[in-house]
Amino acid sequence: MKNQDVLENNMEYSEPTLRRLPIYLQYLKKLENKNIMFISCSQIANDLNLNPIQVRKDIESAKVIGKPKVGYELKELIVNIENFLCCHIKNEAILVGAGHLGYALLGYHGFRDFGLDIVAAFDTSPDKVGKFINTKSVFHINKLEEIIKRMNIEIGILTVPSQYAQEIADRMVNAGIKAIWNFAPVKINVKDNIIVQHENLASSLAVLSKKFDLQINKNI
Amino acid sequence: MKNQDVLENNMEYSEPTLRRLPIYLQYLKKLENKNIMFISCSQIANDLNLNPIQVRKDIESAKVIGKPKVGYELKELIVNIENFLCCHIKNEAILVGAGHLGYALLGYHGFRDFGLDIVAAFDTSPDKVGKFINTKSVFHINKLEEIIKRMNIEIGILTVPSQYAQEIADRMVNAGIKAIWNFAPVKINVKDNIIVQHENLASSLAVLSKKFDLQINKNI
DNA sequence: TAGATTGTTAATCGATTAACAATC
DNA sequence: TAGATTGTTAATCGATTAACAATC
Repeated sequence: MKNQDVLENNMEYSEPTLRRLPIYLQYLKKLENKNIMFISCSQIANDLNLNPIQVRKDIESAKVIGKPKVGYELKELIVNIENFLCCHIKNEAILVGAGHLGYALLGYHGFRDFGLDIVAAFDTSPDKVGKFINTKSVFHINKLEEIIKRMNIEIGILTVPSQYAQEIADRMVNAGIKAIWNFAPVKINVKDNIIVQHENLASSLAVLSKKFDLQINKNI
Repeated sequence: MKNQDVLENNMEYSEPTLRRLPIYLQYLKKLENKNIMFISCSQIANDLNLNPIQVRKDIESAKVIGKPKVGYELKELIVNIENFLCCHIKNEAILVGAGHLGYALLGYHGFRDFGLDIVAAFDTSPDKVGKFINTKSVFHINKLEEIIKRMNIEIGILTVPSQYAQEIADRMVNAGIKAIWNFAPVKINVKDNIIVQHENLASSLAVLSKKFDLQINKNI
C-alpha cells in the first residue's frame, strides 16, 4: 500500500519531512527581511536546532537544487518549498463551531501562507450567527449544506464539541466536503476517500508532561 | 544520547507511543459509560483505525497486563494508562497571551484529565486584565514574574504573537518556569534544561493539504 | 477442549545519520 | 587552489509489523 503510493503518486517524501518543511518556510521568510541572499543547511539546522543532514535531505525532497559552497538562494528556496507544499493553490475552507478555538483559527493569518482560506463559519448561537469574525460571515448551521454546495467548498474544519463531531462530519461529507481537519478529541468515521487530519492537543501535552516529570524526578 | 536516556530514565517507550496513549485514554473513557468491562486490542484498533499489534505494543509500554482471551479490564486499563501518563500528578501552569487561542486553551477542560491545571493568564490589554476567563484571573503581564514565583509555577503556555515569544519565554524562564508549551510559530531559544514543546498547526495543515492535493489530482 | 487473545521474540520497513564524492 | 557546502550512496537506528508461543 505505502510502496504503491510512492509509485503512483510520486510521494517521494515522508510525513516527518512534510511536517518540517513549513517550519523551514516560516523561518526562511523571516530571513527575507534581513537582506540575506544565500543560506546553508548548517545555518538552518543551527537556528532551528536540527540535524544539518536532515535539513539537506528535507530540502532535497522538496526538489530544490543548491550550489555547493554557497548554499541555497534564499528566495528560490522559499519559492520552491512553497511550490512543493502547493501554497499557491488556493483552497477554500469552511469552519464549523465558532467557539474560541474556531475564532482563533479564523483569525490566524498564517494559514493563508499555505494556501488555506477560511471563507465562512457556522454555529448555532444567536450571538454569533449573522456576525462577522475577522471579515468572515458566521452562518447558522442549517445553512451548512447550501453554502458548501453553492461555493464548491471541499475542506471543512471541525471545531465543535466532541458529541457533535460525527454528525457534523457526516453533513459535511454529504454536502461535498473532501477533507476534514478535526479538532474534536474523537475519531470520526468517514468514507475511505475522505481525508481526515486529526489534531489532538492531548498528545502533545502528554509528551510535554512526560518529559517534564522525567526532568523533575531526575533532579530529586 | 538516546540510548543513555533509556537506561537512565527507564524511558521504555517511544514518542509515537506516548502520543497515541492519550487517544486511547479518551476513547476508553467514553466506553466506561457503556457498562463495558473488558476490551481487547483488536476492538480498540478497529474503533480507532489502528493496527491491533501496535495497540498491544503501546499498552505493553504502559505496563498494563491483560488476560489472554478476555482482553484488558477496562477500568484497570484506564487507571494504568493514567498512571503511566502521570495524569494524577497535578501540574499547575500559567498562560501568556489571552487572545482567542489563549481563551480556547483556558476553556478546554480536557487538559485536567492529563493533570494540567492552568491557574492564571497574562495579557497587556486593559479589556482583559482584571477579568476572569473560565474562573481564571487575567493579570497584567508586569505581574508575570511575581506570580510565577509566588505560586511556584513551573509550566508556561505561550500564546502570544511571534514577535513577543522569545522575550516572554526569557521572562518565564528567569522567573522559574521549567517547561514551555509554545504555540507561536517561531523557535524559542532557552537553556538546555528547559523543556520546550513546540506546537505548529502549519505542519498539520501541510500534511492535510498535500494529501488533499494528491487525492484531487488523482481524480483528474 | 477449542479458540481467542495476550505476551514475547523476530523480521521488516522506513527515517535518520554517516560517509564521501562532486563542485563552485 | 583550498575549503566549504551540496549531492548521493551506504549504514544505522528505531518503529512497525509479523509470527508464534503461552494462557485463560
